[in-house]
Amino acid sequence: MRIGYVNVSSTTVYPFGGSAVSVEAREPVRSARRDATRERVLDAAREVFAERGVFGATVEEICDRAGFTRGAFYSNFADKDDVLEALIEREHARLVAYLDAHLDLVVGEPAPSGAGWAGGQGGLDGPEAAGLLGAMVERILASVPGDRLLSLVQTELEIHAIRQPAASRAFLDADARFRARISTFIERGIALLGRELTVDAGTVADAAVGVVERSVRRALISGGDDPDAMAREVLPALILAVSRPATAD
Amino acid sequence: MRIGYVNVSSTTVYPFGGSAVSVEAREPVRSARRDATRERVLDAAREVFAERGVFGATVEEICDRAGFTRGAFYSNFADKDDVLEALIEREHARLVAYLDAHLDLVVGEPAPSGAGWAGGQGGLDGPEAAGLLGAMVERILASVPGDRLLSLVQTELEIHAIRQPAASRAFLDADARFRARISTFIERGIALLGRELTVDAGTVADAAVGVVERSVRRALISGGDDPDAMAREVLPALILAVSRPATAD
DNA sequence: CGTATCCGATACGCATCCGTATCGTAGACG
DNA sequence: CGTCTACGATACGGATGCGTATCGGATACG
Repeated sequence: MRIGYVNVSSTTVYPFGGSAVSVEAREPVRSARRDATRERVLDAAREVFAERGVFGATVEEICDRAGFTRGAFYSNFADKDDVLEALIEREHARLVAYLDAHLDLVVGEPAPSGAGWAGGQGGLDGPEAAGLLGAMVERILASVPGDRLLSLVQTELEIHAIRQPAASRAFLDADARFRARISTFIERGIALLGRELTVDAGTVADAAVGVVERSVRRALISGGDDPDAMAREVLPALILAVSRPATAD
Repeated sequence: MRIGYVNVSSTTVYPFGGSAVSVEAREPVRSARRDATRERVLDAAREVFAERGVFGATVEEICDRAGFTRGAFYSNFADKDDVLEALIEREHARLVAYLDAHLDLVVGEPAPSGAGWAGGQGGLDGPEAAGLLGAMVERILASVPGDRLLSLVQTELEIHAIRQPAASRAFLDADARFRARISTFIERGIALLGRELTVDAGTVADAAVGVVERSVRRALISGGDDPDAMAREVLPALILAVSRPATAD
């Protein structure tokens, strides 16, 4: 097993041809060619994982899809878990970047009613707030990028993490960061409406993600055209229900 | 492949020793011994599926757990999918029976406040209704039987059904019936409070199940002691938020 | 108590997928 | 333009899990 890329801090020894090489040259072997290969394999892995599931995916199929043989694969990754880890890292980074960008959008733009988000000192209540929350939820859902099937993988990995906690550190870390993002997302959105949460933001985030995930699954099973239909209908009411007009604190 | 149990309507020919056998005697071969074996295998399958996942489970391990060899397995089931189907059938029947029994309980007993569920002609509102809903949710959650890990399998199968719809008819059928149960469950509970839903009951059921499932997963990952903590906190507010005092119709 | 049949155990071949070891070549570099 | 290394292709051995075919003991029945 020779992997020239990952685990710089491991015991892997890189073969250096030259005579004198400084110690800090022990950097990962980055060549443009290698980077391109890794990206293509990761792209293929994302597709195959989404279609077949993490367990059902084979290294062979990933390689076929990427246009490589297994030799290339094992030259770049240790095994299937290793690609999975790299993929989680990459996709998570992309998702967070996306969310951050769109959070700014949501926060920065005026409300659909044209009067700005926060309605006054006491905070919005009732149908008004529900409408604005609906618009916010709408924007967030619309902003989530990429293949809906990836949502399945997310759930699948969560289940896997329960069964094999040790083998899932990478996922659990990424998941914790993701959850933190969603939480602040919700808190800031709620604050913009002049309201405050009555339960922990993480709890709301968990519930919201659960609703969205199942919304996607339901739509995919029933052949519905809009994967977020259920979430769209329920989420605003849910978030409104676990918040109240902010007390002047 | 010789299976003397399932698929009575298939082309399987049963070996009858006697000379003259009436056509309607072509019933499944039920012996007490065979039934017991099937049950033991199903019990083992439930454990293994829950621990390893449907994909990760092997026929070998199921047999080991049941105290049989693979010979016994293939004498009773066609393959892994076949046990899975039988297991879904059995567990679903049990769950529905459980729910029905406890629905009667919830409906029949007086409210914790002692004044009966429905508060009056206009229906309950605000904190009152929330409190009663909390009690209802509490009872339902407490009544769901069995291993929490089975909730993972439920989710897993849902995902599998998306990827292999043809191979998942049994699950999809059971799931549709389950969803219908939950829906009437919610509708009746809401009606008892003198309220009515503002969205489709199936939608509420989907959202609720999504919340419960993720609640369980969150707790299992974080090592929380109460698998339903998140659901308990969020569900009453959610259901309240998608309902309103009933109009005198 | 003897016999026929049911049913689980044993043994086998097969397919799939994995990970490694080796090879050949394209591309970097002097 | 020649050399050498990086990197992907090829080839191999091995493990695992599946499904079938056959065997032998338990059980029901006369």
